[in-house]
Amino acid sequence: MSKKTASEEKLDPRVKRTRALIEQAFMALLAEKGFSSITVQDITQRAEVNRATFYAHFADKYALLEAAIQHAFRLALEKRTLNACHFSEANLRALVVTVCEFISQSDAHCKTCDSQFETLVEKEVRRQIQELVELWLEQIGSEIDLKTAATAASWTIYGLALQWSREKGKPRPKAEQFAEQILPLVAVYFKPREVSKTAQG
Amino acid sequence: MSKKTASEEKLDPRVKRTRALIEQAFMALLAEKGFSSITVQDITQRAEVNRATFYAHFADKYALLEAAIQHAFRLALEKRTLNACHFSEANLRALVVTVCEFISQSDAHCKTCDSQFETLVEKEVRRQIQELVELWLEQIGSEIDLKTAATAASWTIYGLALQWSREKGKPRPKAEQFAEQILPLVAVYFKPREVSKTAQG
DNA sequence: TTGCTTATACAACAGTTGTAGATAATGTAA
DNA sequence: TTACATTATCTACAACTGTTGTATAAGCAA
Repeated sequence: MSKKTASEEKLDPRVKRTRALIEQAFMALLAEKGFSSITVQDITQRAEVNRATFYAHFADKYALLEAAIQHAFRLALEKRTLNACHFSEANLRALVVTVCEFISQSDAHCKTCDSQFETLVEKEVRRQIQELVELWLEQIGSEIDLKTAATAASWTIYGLALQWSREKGKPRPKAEQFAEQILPLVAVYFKPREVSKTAQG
Repeated sequence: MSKKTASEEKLDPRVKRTRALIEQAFMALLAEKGFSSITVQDITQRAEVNRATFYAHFADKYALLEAAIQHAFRLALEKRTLNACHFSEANLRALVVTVCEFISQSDAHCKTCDSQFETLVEKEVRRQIQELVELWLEQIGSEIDLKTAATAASWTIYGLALQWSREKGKPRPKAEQFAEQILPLVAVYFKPREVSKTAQG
């Protein structure tokens, strides 16, 4: 328990402070206006940090958003103890629910979700989904090529979750119900080596 | 036959000229350097067009890229007569091949494919895949919810094609072979209402 | 042709960006 | 404490952005 996450390793307290200030200011701004209309100036001004200092920590505002999303989604996974666990149908359901809720919370938290914002969310979240799915598949050994299965599964999960989060007309089902519905579409990729015919349907 | 594509409708010849100049200059620049290091100045300078004129046609360089990709991928689809056609396994294979080749040509054509570039390619190409898949599914009537099937199919196709285009280590199979391999993973979404067992393999 | 409309060129503007160099403040270890 | 290393601040800079107003040129219709 002595070693925290890599991102929490012993750091100069000034660095921790500065980053925290920047991230806080950034989050606050996201709640007020769209990502593309947020400038580095806005951020550093609200964070009460010099603008040059910002660039000592992040290449640009896109890097900041990426880091923020990475951190936030990791937390979302940990909330359901999906960080480093084994595969099970329950965990797969939990993963889908996590992604659904993360996307809709992102939308809710941000005043104007521009496409740049959504795009970066997608990229980072899908990356983490794939990472986890690969881990699962390594453990159970997949019927088809591992990389292929992981790719197909992660893209399908993210795509469907995104579609769910955008259903406006009809009142959409709860995330749990939705996960249950699409489970058969995703579970295909987690069949271990034994061929079990089509007796399951 | 009198009506051309919407994008080719009778337009002021000055507009057509200007847009063509801009797009040409842009393509030439893409072959030389990465998208993010291309400035609007670069483009207008090479196109011999005033910078203010650029903004009369595109909101920013991202809008230009989006338009260019949209145009290019539409052409790629037309090349295999996949624009407005019915569903068949052969067409599905052709679609996968088209996507594979489009992605790898994008990579080849561009000096440095930054993530912004790849991201915009992904967004636009996937959108068009989904559009086509929805058309197909409307015709044959899908087993599961149409939107859901179209989403899952389009995301899976793009994800797998992208993965294929990035295989570096081992010499990757031809696009046609690859399409054949992954066909069963995608064809699932195109089963019409009748359940035909697994007698087809 | 004439007259009207629309597109482009040009120049100037305030605001943002990313970087660099010098200085001050802070953390750390002896 | 002192001495050293790291970090943050401050200032200035050239470049790019997106917009505006005006003048010129090109298209088009009578």
